[in-house]
Amino acid sequence: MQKIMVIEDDTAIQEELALLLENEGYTPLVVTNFTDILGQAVLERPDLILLDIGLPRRDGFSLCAALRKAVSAPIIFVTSRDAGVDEVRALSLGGDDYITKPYSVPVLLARIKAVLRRSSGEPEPADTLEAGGLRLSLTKGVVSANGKTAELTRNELQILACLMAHTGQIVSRADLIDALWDNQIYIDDNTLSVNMTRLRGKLTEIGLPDAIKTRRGMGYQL
Amino acid sequence: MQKIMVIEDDTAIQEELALLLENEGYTPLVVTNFTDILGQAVLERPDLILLDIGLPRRDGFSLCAALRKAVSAPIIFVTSRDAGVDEVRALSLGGDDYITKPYSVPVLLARIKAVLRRSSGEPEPADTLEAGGLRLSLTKGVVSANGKTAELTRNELQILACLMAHTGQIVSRADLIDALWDNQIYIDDNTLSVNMTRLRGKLTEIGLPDAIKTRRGMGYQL
DNA sequence: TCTGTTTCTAAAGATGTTGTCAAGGGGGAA
DNA sequence: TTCCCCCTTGACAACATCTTTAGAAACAGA
Repeated sequence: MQKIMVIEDDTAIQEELALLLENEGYTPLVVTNFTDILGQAVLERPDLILLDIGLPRRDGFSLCAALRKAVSAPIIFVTSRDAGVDEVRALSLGGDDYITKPYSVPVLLARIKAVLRRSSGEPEPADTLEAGGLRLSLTKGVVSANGKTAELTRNELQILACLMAHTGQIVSRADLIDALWDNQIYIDDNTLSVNMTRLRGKLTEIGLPDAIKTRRGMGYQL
Repeated sequence: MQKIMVIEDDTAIQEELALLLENEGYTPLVVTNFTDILGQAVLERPDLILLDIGLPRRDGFSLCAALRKAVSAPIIFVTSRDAGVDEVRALSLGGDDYITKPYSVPVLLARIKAVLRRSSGEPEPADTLEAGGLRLSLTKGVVSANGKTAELTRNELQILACLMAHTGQIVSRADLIDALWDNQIYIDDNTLSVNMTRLRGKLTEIGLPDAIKTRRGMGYQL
């Protein structure tokens, strides 16, 4: 059950929203004490915050900034149409969303659903490359394909990363050597071949025996 | 040639990045005067901005917001791993991307490429030649026509590239030999003929048997 | 220090590309 | 038509390039 924090000064709208959200299967969390919004937010750790920008006493924007720092929940801004929409949009660029009053109920619900899905969807591994049925996690040093995975050593990782960064294109041996041993000229050209063999071996283990093609005289290609 | 603006205070990294980007065919645009980043951005209209969040003097976040308003270029944030990754992610969700230091070069390049492709919208980079129903990808080393494709070897690729670069014109055998074996005088003239035959063979396979015309005593012509 | 892993060097083996050769084809000029 | 010369073509051998194996050296973790 996901908690949604409602920050809204009009009590009529408060209740309406609370009811609506509850009917939709969320747990509404209506803020009544506006002097310590932050504290409540930290305490309750809501999954989403519905923030009316036109609050009394406090500038909605600074509140927003503070909320962002305090909790990781996405924020949907509610604003009246005539307010500075551009600014709100700027604020909301962070994956959140905004909606102008008066809003229609289905739209609001759709927004909530979208934002929740986006944010709950796990953190999006920040450093993976994907290409041709291969997934390469650079931080973990692991390739996976067909459900199988294999651990790579440093060199193998670099080679594969380099190839995947230029998927489909021919990457010359020279480029690969540069990428691996930047400018160590006296590295035996053959060393690359050896590493290539090992990498291919691991790719074969996970079911992709011919993932890396060699283009004689030119280089390698995914 | 796409311009990439590099906003980074460490001069060592600056140079490294500049070199790297140049090698990849981009035009790096290193910012040295940090007091008027905005002005420079507006003036130069880069295609992409690489922004290190940990800048001196100015909060990276506010700078980002300002950049967003000033230019339409996508921004890739560079941040150290321990910084508030959540916030950066929030910032970058607007179609841009972020990357944590220390990053690997292939990853950075892949990100740049992805973001540029996404934002520019247009498809392939200019490493392809087209002429008379033929499409030749230099980086992939394949010709395609009528939906069929064929892989070329180094020599075949060179010949075809040379011809396509002068579509319709007559290219002398001497020119082709120069292009293939620069100044190796003692190459048998016949060798070119053989390679030509082989190239024609592959073109025939993809449905263009008479793509290359021979002009007796003068040379070849597409 | 020991142990296991990873990387490099060396050398032999495999393979595709390329150049050479030799045997035709077929324009084009007489 | 005839002949010559340029070009084409197929076969083949040579070569360069790549692969693979094995063992030594370097490295990292216990």
